[in-house]
Amino acid sequence: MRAKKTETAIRKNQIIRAALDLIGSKGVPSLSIAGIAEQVGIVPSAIYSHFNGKEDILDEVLAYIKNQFLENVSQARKKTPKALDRLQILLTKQAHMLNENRAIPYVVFADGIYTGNPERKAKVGEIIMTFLDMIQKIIAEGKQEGSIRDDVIPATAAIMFIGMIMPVAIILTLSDGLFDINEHMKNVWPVFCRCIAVNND
Amino acid sequence: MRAKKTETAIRKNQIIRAALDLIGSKGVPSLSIAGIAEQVGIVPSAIYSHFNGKEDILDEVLAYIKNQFLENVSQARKKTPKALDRLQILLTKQAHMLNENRAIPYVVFADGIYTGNPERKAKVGEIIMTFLDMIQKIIAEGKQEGSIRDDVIPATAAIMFIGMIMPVAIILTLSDGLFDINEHMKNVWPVFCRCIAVNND
DNA sequence: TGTACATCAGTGAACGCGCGTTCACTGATGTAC
DNA sequence: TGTACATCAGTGAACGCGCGTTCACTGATGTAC
Repeated sequence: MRAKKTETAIRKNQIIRAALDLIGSKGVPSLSIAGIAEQVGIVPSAIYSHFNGKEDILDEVLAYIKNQFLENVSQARKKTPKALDRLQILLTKQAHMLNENRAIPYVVFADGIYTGNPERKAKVGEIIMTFLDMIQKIIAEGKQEGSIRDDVIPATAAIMFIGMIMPVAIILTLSDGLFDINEHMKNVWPVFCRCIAVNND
Repeated sequence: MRAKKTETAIRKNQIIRAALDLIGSKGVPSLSIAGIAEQVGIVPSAIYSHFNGKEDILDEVLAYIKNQFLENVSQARKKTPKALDRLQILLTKQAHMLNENRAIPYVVFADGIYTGNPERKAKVGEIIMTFLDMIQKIIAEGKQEGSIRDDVIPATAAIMFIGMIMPVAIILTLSDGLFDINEHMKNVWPVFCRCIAVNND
């Protein structure tokens, strides 16, 4: 049966979503043009009416995820002016994002998406570094604000912050989603807070 | 030129080492039988005199890394009876291991090694879970010992501990080894300690 | 209102490449007599 | 000491499969007149 002719803007979205779905369930290496096409309901070669090729699709998948990261940070900033609250909101948002979109750890922490493509590897690196940078900035602001200890090194604390999220992403992936990420986030936050917050016992 | 005939025990080691080298420099997906053979100095088909196939090699690579992890824990335990010291030693050992062996993040945190192989995925999961478990045990002992706070949840703290290592592994990989891992470890440790140690200011 | 044409996403067959794997054969080394 | 044979890692050609990509063609939809 012939698929209904659909405009490129819509198909592109469908293709990216299908790619994210497939990556989320089986990982980047098993992502194939044929698989995407099947999920979208068209024939593999029809993909080429919308993308130049697989690399092109992977680039857009990456861009999509980058966008999600940036969006989370800017929303956290908007919601409150306090550094510690911003961090907690960001943590919650990232956790939520991992729950919704299982493709993310595969794309960001795995090599499948960039092996043999140094340019894309640089792009993944840039995403992480930008994210780290934004967290550092919030922490530095917290120090000025007086809510975060003077002796905290922003770069170190930012990596620790990511350290609350990253292992959980991997464990979630390896346990096929059985791990309760929200529960863990509830537990780590006060501990992390104790590391960096000014003592207010 | 014909390669010198070499007994299987030695060749097996050479092949595993070559695989680790190649994974460390280019990632799991670009690991090929041909690449391994070239590095060892034999012809691709000669690999089959020593292994049943690629899957077989990957299994042994994984076993090797699992062994490294367990070794680090048991050495840390041997060196000192104090929980906090054990954790610090373990942290240092893990950092050192990452510096020496760049293949590890690719194997443990990436999907390349287990996609399309649920059995191996379970094996990777088991390695992480076992490691987590051992850290939990040290932390629980620290609570009994009185050096770690009563309100610390071992499972949560163990994930945080891994959180000191994992992001660094990824950053190291993405920055092509430019990140100073030892420097970071020096900085995080006191912060982590403040989270979990009984207050002795 | 109806007809002719342009547009462009979709189709299916075919191609080519990389790569893991097989297999008959080679030849160096060690052992038995 | 020398000869015949067994062993087994190494060789090279060939195979087959998966998969991304190409390309001539199709056919539904929209537009111009």
